[in-house]
Amino acid sequence: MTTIYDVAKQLGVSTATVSRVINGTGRVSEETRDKVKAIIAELGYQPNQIARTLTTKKSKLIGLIIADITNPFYPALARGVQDVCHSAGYDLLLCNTDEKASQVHRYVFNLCQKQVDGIILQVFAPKDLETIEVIKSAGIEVVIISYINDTSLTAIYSNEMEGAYQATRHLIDIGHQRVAFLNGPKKSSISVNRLKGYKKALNEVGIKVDEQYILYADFNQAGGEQMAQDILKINPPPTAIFAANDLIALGVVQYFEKCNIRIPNDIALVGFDDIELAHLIRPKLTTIANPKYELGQTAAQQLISRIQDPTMPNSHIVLDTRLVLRDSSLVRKEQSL
Amino acid sequence: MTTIYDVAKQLGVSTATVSRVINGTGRVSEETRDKVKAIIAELGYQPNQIARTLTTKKSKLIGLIIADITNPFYPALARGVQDVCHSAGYDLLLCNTDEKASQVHRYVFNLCQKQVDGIILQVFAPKDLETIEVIKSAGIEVVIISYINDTSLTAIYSNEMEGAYQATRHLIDIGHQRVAFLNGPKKSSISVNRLKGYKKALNEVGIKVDEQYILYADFNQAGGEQMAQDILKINPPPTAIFAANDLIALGVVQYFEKCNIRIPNDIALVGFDDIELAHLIRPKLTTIANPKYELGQTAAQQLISRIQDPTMPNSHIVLDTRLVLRDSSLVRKEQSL
DNA sequence: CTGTTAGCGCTTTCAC
DNA sequence: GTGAAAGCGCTAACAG
Repeated sequence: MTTIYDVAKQLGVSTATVSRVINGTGRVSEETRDKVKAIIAELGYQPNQIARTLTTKKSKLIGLIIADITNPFYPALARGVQDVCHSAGYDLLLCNTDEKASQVHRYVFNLCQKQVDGIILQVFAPKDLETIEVIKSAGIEVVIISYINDTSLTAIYSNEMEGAYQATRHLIDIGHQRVAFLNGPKKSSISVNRLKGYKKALNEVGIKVDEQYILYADFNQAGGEQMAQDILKINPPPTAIFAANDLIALGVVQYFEKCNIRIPNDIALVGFDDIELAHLIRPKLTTIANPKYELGQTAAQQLISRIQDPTMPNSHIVLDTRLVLRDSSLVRKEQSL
Repeated sequence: MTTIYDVAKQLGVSTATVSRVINGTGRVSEETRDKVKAIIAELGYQPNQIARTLTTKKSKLIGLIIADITNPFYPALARGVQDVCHSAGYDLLLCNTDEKASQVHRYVFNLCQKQVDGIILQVFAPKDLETIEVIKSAGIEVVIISYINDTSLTAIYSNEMEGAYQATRHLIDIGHQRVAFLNGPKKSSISVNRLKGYKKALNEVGIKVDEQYILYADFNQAGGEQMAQDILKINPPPTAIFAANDLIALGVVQYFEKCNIRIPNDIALVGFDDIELAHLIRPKLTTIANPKYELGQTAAQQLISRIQDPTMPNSHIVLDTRLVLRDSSLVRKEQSL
């Protein structure tokens, strides 16, 4: 491996001079600068980032801790993070936790040892907040990508409540009175916020919230199938379903297909997230667009700003959702239910 | 930040002793060992991996260079890599190149500076091979996840040719004589190998290869739509289509839907990769299962083995594909075409 | 404008 | 079984 010492020796200058031209710091005569550059090119010398990090305390590394890159929600988010990081000269360490607190801990620990400059953390459980202390006390910047009730932290999230409101309100507006809500896990903060939006819409138009119509399961296809099955047992059954995410909606679609229940004719359906498959399944899914890529981008921007200026005030940035009308929710006109 | 020196001082021992207990190297009396461990826990000391790397030359970092995590093929692969890496104590640096040679170069350079222990590289263009030299001369291990005609490198890939053969042969077996092949970019090695399998199947049963039926475009939905449109202009049109990947097949499905061409009744369709959406779109897509997760796993295993023992002989590992029968290719019995 | 020097935090001979 | 000390490759005062 060729070191800074090699190029210095080759030219009879000091390593300090070479370091200066590499970093563009301090004054170096144009002449020496050119010579140094030439030798660097000739030797194919690349500065050792590790050594650099040891002295400067800047690793140019950012950790991204998410649930599972295999979940269709995350690739776009990760890409948003990556694009911003990369153009700012940072590299991305990817960590999949499967929402396990123990994994979150482990990764956080690991990233701290690796001296990352910052961490973008998706928090799932209140327990994850402890790890935030670990991060902060290691002097590492952190940005949360989940709703969090703590203004001493920078957090980026989409307007879950508003999105859920839009979805529910849409179903009501097209004539539905009995709207079920197939939610994610009860303790998830995402579930909590989406539930709020659902209730808000119902309250607004004076429909009483019927707890029978609110089910909980995992945020995936299996959860959706399970709840689809269960909701049919309620009497009277709902005429519309708001699924807390597209994967749950997908499960509903798959289960109803088996039962020959037609969407939207028999039951209307709205999802949440607008992942790729929402417009690929049949019927095309009406859903709430969740700005995944922008979430990643914004989180990365905030984090990098904080790395560059740690005194920056913390902020919460809320990104807007949007109703995307497709075929799974047909307009019912003047129809008695 | 608390350093190894702090814990040494706290106990009145030398840093060497502390280092020994952390790494489990050399002899340390059980008594000191316990005391050291206690102090470490008390101080919440974490070894600085950067400093460690500088002395040991082992960063415990692995770079993964792929086209685009947003392409549904990659998340599973990345997960396979990540799972193996993580359980072996390595962290993953994710790089998206969008198949641009310049990006490949840039990332390789970057990863070398960051002193990664190894790189898993997807090569697209022959030009990318130059970067392999850069990696090797930096003393970094590399494993390729693409077919490559060079036994001096370790490469992992699926049996593209066999998969394409299975797909084409299946279409022929169910009664089709005019099978079109909607391929990816002409110069891509994936395209080349899938084309070989297509031709092999045709040749085997004595069907003449008709170049009219072979089209090229990008490996995505837009490419599929374009080629679907073009293939319809051929006279006589094919009775079956083999799409070089599922995204192309998806484009075909979408375009045919617009034209009211029924799959498989009017034209049968087989894809390649078996990404998630293959069984979600309608008709469900018959396709070739490509072991994405295993590809990632195997690549990571090989890479880590090589990192641990660089003298290990290079090998090419070929993973099998498998035909997955679904609805887009219906069996035609004893039918004249 | 350029060189000298002291670390950054850790591992690793080499002594004792 | 333990410590002293060198050094990994680089940057950043501090001199000159």
